[in-house]
Amino acid sequence: MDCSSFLDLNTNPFPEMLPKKEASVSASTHFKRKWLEQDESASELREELNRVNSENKKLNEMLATVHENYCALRHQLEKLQSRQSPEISQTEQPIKKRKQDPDEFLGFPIGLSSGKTENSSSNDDQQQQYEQKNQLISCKRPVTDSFNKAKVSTVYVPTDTSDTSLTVKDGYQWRKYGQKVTRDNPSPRAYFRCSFAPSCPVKKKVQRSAEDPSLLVATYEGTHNHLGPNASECDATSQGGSSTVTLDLVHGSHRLALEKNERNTMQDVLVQQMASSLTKDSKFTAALAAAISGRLMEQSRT
DNA sequence: CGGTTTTGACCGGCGC
DNA sequence: GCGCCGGTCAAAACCG
Repeated sequence: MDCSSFLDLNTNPFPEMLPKKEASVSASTHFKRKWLEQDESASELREELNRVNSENKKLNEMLATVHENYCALRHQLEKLQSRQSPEISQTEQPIKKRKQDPDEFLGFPIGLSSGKTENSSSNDDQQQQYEQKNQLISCKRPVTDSFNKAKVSTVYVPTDTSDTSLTVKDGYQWRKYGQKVTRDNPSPRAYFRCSFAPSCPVKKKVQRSAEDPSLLVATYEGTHNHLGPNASECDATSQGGSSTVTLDLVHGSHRLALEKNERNTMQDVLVQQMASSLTKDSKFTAALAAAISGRLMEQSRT
């Protein structure tokens, strides 16, 4: 799990609403009364802030626990896979090496990936560790500039094996322009272009993994040159709760990276406000914890 | 009726 | 040069 996706929930979105302790007390009674009223509301706000902070603490603890469990499961998975890897590496050797996607697998890890906020720099190490741990699922290769014209990323999405639609719901709108059965994989590969094409150059290839048919491998090429997907739209088209979480988080990270430069202070304030209001809702914190743990359990099974 | 999907044909790169 | 293969095109079918 990537702890860097934590929001700084302690940040007060309304700094101007905090009581100013150093404010001078006027001699006039009118002002004193006003000050008392302000002090009252300030203490209420302080209580509220404490409550939110403690909820934030609890939430972070829950996430830490989930993270620990996840790491343990990941470790077990790696052990199991390392036992099988000699066979796999032999059978995986392509008969004929062709020039193919030099920077394929330049993916971001599945699940709670690099959806960084400004306050997450201290978690870079964890991010790196996480990415190393995920090399078996989503690998990174050193990128050479010559191949980096179009950014390529690979996303692995768990799906029902009975689902033959080859659709990966990531919130963006895609137009299918081809389908091909490839040599190294019995299941067909579908080719998609962003619906905003030709103005948006992004392409996507989706194919069921040959090794694990329960996984869909989506390869994205290029970056969207328009605003990201509509979140509500994404929810509306999603099939299941778990997959919604997966895709929102996976692609959301990509999206965040894309839009990072466009963000301004106003948006930051809005984000903090939303975070603040969300953490007030205990149902939300419980649902978030359930979604994350469910997602991790699902990942550990694959 | 406009947008999307399907699917066979075509193209270009690569290895022999 | 030829064949293989992945990627793309484009006409027809489909759908809301």
